[in-house]
Amino acid sequence: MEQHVIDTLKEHKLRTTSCRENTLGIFLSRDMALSHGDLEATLGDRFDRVTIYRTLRTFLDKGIIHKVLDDEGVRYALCRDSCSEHNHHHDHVHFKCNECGQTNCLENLHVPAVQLPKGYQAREVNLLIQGLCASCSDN
Amino acid sequence: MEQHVIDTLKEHKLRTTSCRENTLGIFLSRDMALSHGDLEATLGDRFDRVTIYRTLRTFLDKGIIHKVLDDEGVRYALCRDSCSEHNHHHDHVHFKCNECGQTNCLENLHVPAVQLPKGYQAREVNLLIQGLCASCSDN
DNA sequence: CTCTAAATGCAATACTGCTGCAAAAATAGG
DNA sequence: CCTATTTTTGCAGCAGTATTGCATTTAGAG
Repeated sequence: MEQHVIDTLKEHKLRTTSCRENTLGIFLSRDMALSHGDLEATLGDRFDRVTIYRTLRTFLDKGIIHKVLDDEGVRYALCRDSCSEHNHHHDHVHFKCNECGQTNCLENLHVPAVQLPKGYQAREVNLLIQGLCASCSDN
Repeated sequence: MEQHVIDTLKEHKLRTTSCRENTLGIFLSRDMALSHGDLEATLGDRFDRVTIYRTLRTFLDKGIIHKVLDDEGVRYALCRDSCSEHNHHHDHVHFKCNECGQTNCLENLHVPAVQLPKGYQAREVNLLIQGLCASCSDN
């Protein structure tokens, strides 16, 4: 497994185990939001379902991945930059294509500020846009 | 049960049944996003789980309620205005308080336009803001 | 190499959401 | 008001998702 993966695990003070290396490797290579089911389809013959669940929760806790919610359920995507256990960046834009079903994190977009009612304080913002992605709107 | 509830059901060409009256009444009185589990906790002794699921789906189809997604799962909230079976407004801002756990629909806010990458087409937009609500940020 | 704490696999369990079918209830028409 | 028709409900059962407890195995520190 790649050195980069091992380094990332070490940075977050996680033991480098086979399941974690593989899971992180898949996130890096697929570059889209993945569900537990997606991971199980790839890793299920080598690792227990429960281990994959626990790996995802560990990665969540450490800020390696973040949750992505659409109307079909929970997925997970890599946190590209500044996220860590105590310092998450609180601004995620996700796009789900209703045609191909892929959900992606739009990294370079930011959520415009919203004027909240008096007394409300925002800590985290998640914007989910559903529609057609570039490849699917060609057809 | 209140006349307003019955009228609402009739407007959407739904038979006025006990489960629908009660469910709609709860949405009106609680005025926050509710999960199936919330409803089951209140109605579960009088109506079957499945009936509650079907009631929710019927209300969804008719545009009486809409889905709300937060990090914990799916909830439902009343559509205040212009939604109907064929004319939904696709622009929802929801606020979840991390302190009291309540999720609310911020009716008068709209999602600011976002510049999507080339070729992307938006059909529906959901903005979830998490933080502290007015009552919880006082303390 | 050994020891210890962390991670894993397995079994069991709970929760969430759906389907098919028979019984019950709601409305339209007389 | 009564009946016929259509819709809705309850029940049983199923599938997918997610969690916990515990015994075993493994990673990494010394």
